[in-house]
Amino acid sequence: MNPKLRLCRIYSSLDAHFGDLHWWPGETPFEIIVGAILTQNTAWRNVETAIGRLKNRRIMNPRSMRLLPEQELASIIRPAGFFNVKAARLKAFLRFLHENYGDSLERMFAVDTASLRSALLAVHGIGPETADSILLYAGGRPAFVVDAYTKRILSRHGLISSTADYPYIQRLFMASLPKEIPIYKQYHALIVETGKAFCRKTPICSACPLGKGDPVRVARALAS
DNA sequence: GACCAGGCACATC
DNA sequence: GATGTGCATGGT
Repeated sequence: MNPKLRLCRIYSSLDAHFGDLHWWPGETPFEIIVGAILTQNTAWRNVETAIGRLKNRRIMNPRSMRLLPEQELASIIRPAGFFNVKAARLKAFLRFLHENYGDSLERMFAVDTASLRSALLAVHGIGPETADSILLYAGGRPAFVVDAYTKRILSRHGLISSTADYPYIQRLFMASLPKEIPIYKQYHALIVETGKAFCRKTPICSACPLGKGDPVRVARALAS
């Protein structure tokens, strides 16, 4: 089966299994951006705690967070881990937003997708996955998000080599799928939920909706 | 107590 | 250009 068709079949299997996941969890675009930075290499559970602390202190908005000293911000987001690094990264984004768009996400998202992606990548602490998460889930732009689970699942299913890089994997998805925002959002969400439930470093492939009925794939996954 | 989690920047070779 | 390392909390 060709890779494009397999990617579409994988989507169908996972969508049937999990249903509509309504991603990203977050009430506002700003909260989504903050979550995207806080969840870097971190379990979402810990990010939720940190987000709750930011909301309780009424600083889940660009201006309040920008005016808060970095050390205080770091202590508030402590439960999310890497708190000193992440406080600096949040501050770098807030500085970018303030200096270029006067703290307005609306103005920031008025920029065309390619230019905005480049600008975000130039912000210290925003790499490809974080930039694409911001574009897709906060801005509603067609940017497919590739994460560690995406690489792991595709690699175990023989669709990519284990050394495939971010741009290659992103192009593979974007060339295979209809260019529809809801599909991009749902597909990445499905991959993350699959990863969390079935495709950790020690996979639980027997129950995975992608593993069922394919002993070759299951064997390969278990061996990896 | 070891292992892992929805990355990224930086150093080193 | 590839590979290794620091960053840190909290759940399993």
